Amino acid sequence: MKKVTINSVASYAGVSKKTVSRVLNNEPNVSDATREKVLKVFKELDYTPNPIARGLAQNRSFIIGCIYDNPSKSYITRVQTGALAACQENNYNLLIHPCDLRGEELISNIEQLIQTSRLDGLVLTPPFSDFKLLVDFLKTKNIPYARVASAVLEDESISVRSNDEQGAFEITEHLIRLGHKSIAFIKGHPDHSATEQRFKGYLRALNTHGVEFNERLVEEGNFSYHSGVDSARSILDLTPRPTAVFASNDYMAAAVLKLATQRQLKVPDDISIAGFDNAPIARHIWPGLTTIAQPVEDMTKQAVTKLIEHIAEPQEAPYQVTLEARLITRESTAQIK
Amino acid sequence: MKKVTINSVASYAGVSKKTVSRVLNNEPNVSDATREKVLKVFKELDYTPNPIARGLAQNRSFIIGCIYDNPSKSYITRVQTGALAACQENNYNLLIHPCDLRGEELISNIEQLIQTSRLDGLVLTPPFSDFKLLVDFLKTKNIPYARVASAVLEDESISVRSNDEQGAFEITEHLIRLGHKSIAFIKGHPDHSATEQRFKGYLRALNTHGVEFNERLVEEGNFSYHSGVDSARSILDLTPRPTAVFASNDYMAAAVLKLATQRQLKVPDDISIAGFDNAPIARHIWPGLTTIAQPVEDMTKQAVTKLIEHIAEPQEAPYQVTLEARLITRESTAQIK
DNA sequence: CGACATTATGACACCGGTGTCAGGTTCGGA
DNA sequence: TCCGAACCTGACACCGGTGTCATAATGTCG
Repeated sequence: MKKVTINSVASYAGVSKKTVSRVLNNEPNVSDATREKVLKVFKELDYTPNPIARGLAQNRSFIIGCIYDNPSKSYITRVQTGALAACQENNYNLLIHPCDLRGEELISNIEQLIQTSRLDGLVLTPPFSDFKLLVDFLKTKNIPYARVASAVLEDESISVRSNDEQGAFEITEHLIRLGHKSIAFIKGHPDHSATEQRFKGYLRALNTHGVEFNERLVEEGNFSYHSGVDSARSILDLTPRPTAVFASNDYMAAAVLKLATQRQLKVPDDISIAGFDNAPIARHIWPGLTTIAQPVEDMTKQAVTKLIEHIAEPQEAPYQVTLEARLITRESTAQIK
Repeated sequence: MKKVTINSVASYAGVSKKTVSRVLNNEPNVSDATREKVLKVFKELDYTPNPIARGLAQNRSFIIGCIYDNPSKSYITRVQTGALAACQENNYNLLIHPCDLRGEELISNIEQLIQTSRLDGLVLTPPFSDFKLLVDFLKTKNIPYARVASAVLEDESISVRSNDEQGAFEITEHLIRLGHKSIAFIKGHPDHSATEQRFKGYLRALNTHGVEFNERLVEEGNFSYHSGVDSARSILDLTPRPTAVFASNDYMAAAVLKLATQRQLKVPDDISIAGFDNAPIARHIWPGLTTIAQPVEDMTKQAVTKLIEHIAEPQEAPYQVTLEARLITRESTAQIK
């Protein structure tokens, strides 16, 4: 397998390598005849430009980094799927980088990542999307970035989110319409901006429908299955027991379901349970969880696409989009008896 | 932020850039004094070598590709974790590439991936690990690769696996010791070599303990939750109903559990259920699934580490390792009544 | 038809490293 | 003390592309 370089193409086609380069990049000022000729040679020799050489010349790596610190494998996978789709369309590579939000070294860790891998841009996924320290750092260093599923909208960056507050509102409303008036709520991880948004949606729904808010029905979770177990215990021990539980994500909701089942409670007859995210587990357990589906792949793909555009030609205008979330009703919620 | 290149370091340290390069690569034939001097300048200027330039000069990309076509997000994530660990230790990047085993274009898709991204090597994860067509292609093209969790051991490549057959043996034996004699089995995806291995382990356990094999107790699944539901239906409809079900992975086991619960069967009192893989769902449902834990991260990390070593200096000797799997007993299996 | 603008093309340096090789220095042994 | 071997070091080409600029070819308009 002999190597085919721009030089071989050039000499084979009888033009200079600069001209080949022009054809490669769809630059103007190449006559149609020449362009045709070079394109034909591309095919004949099965030429693929070397992205490394191109990167060196243009001082780019064609690599986008994606950082995350998220316990949900399915969420991560969905993020990756969306990001990969955008990268492949634009001949970029995706470098995944799990890391620890709480780590002492986070910023320097990220800095090193960018330095050593020469990233062209960074995608921030929750909980980094709203991590001010990091965002400010990137801004200072002038490193292009896009934020996925952030809650706090700023003015100057690329950000694609879904409407968590509205989703939480709808699912709470769904429970209220089923006759529930005592709806427990399990909060998510305090570092995630979604946590606050979902809580807000819950409150707004109560408010809108004139259901009294009861502080004792709110538990602090952290999105992990384990925290869901703890919260579930507190909630199921309450007297009177709430007739419904809305957990801020499906893992915690699954934990509530598990504990309830262990205690011989029938779901949804004795208690309704709702989650958030539409993780695979939501339909892998019985009864299936009523939950909120977010367009994670879409969000990420849009964010990365815009990021790459921005890298190609920096744009002043911010790009801020909010996609809608969707209520999915399954068997875990039912009319109160 | 001024750019620090090898040239700045060289002139600042008063040596040639070749000498700087020598220090960078820990080459011999540099006096201690010079080495010290250069290393000090590295620190002072905060120099990071440009991997792209290095790649161009050495005709390498320092990128390892990882291909997969696997429905289990948690498995993929674990593979990534292991692969990333190995890459980071060796200053490599990991390029993830989900793709379709059955796709018409698979081979040319992979070829293009390698061409365009200039991969230095490829990690094959199930079901690609034993996909002869692809392995042969890589061998022909002389592209370094490592196989994770393959069943068919060959002589000439890097391969790290875990003992699926033994794991299946142990979990079946566990059921037999609990008094079960009618143990249904759900097979995995026919393209995965693990499918056959797990079935073999099941058979060997029956055989060893003198339990008669009954063909009617075996269902064809494909590792997906959905296929588990179908198989579960057939199994639960049998008369007499088996007293235990061993599904080839946890998703299918969860499906059996779901269907059994829907039918008012008590698990494990009425029927025991066992899975394989120790996926998160195994402990997120109630009752928790008895299953087999494999060292996925370890396997992958070892495979990638060896692959990178092999790329640095091609070795004749193959590297074949089998790690042990571990039985984890949870609440879904119990003594027969 | 001549002056000038526009388009097409190539020569050459450059991106930031590494490989090759030649020349100078130091060291060990006779 | 002299000589060859081993050790250091730097000059320079090279990896495979892109950017700059000069120049040649073509087109436009008065």
